[in-house]
Amino acid sequence: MPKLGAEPIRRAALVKATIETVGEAGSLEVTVAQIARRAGMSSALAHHYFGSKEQIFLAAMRSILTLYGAEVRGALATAQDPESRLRAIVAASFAAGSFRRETISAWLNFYVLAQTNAEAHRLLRVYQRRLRSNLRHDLRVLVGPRAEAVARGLGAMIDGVYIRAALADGAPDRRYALDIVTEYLDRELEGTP
Amino acid sequence: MPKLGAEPIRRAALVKATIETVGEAGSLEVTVAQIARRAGMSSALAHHYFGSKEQIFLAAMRSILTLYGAEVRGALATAQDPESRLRAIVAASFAAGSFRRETISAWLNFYVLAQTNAEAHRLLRVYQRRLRSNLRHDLRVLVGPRAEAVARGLGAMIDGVYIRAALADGAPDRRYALDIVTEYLDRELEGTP
DNA sequence: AAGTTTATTGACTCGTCAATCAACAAAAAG
DNA sequence: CTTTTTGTTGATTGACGAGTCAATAAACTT
Repeated sequence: MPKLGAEPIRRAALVKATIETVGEAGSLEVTVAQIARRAGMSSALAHHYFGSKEQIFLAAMRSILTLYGAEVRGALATAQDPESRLRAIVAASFAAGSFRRETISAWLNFYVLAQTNAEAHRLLRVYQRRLRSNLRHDLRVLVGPRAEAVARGLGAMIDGVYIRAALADGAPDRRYALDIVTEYLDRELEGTP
Repeated sequence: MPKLGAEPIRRAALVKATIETVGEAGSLEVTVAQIARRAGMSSALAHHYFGSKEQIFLAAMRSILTLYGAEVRGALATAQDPESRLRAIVAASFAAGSFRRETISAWLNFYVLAQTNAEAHRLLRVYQRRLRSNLRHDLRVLVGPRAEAVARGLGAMIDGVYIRAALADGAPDRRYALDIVTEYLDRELEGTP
């Protein structure tokens, strides 16, 4: 019973199901059939819309990065001064929308995918570059020549906290994660106007 | 032509080949046959000694963690005061023996494995706990009540730098990696006796 | 020398899964 | 109302890969 205009709905459902399935399995070794079933359709339809499993993964990854990007942009919208912008960026990394169990696990797996897949690699690079550029921009005002180093450190620490959260048992603790990074940031901003 | 006492040699060869194969492929989706071929034997023999692919991976992971542990212990041997001990631990994380392309990539993949596999999970937890305990021990003397937070931060940052190195193109840059973490450590130790 | 243990592999089984295809259905276009 | 477009799936194909097994052979034991 074909309702027209199904494509975007089906695609979105598949992307959502992919993140959930990969997140739950904690691995990219999930079958298209599993994903499709979770999204309420046959595996043939999944192939019909995405062409290949690889493309499904990439779409899911894009979705995660897009969500994250939106989260950052949203947080930056209300911040005025460099320091609150900086804190907003960091906080956005651990926002409720992104810092969920399946998303974190999927994120880690996409990191692995980026080792093999050129497009995944590219996407991750864009994310890293943008994050670092954002951080550096505000850090320059606050810590001058140290900006570059601190931006790198913050970026690395955020990633580190993420993958550690993937391994923690129980629901991921946003406050805890944020505290670790904030402690670092506080220390770096100490004694700065 | 069975030379007796082959078992430990074969096992070691398989472990080495596993790390190389996983590292090169950037994925756990490698076949036992690939690993075995690289180790110069048939896949049947690999199964004979390890029983399953899973066990091969776990042995490889143990090997990586053991090497890392040795590296830390070695570095600690010559350090006397808390600060140099601390720096030794951090430096050991990026020592030439561990901070190699395939090892880093394998490490990242084992991180993923730990999501699925209980034993891998356990191994990683032991590593994390020991690292944090080591760091905390020396940090207590230097930064007092801040020790816990800084230990967490350092641990997270080390992991973060690692996975980023897995994605960097070209040979992993030890100096660069170490600088990022050292900058953080310096800052935390600033103004401390 | 006969028997046992250790080393080793080619061939095979059995399951899984990505991808394709043929066919069917409903809506839209003409 | 017939043709085309869009949606949808069950069934099938073809490949691949983990794990098993039977067989072979060298060393070691008694």
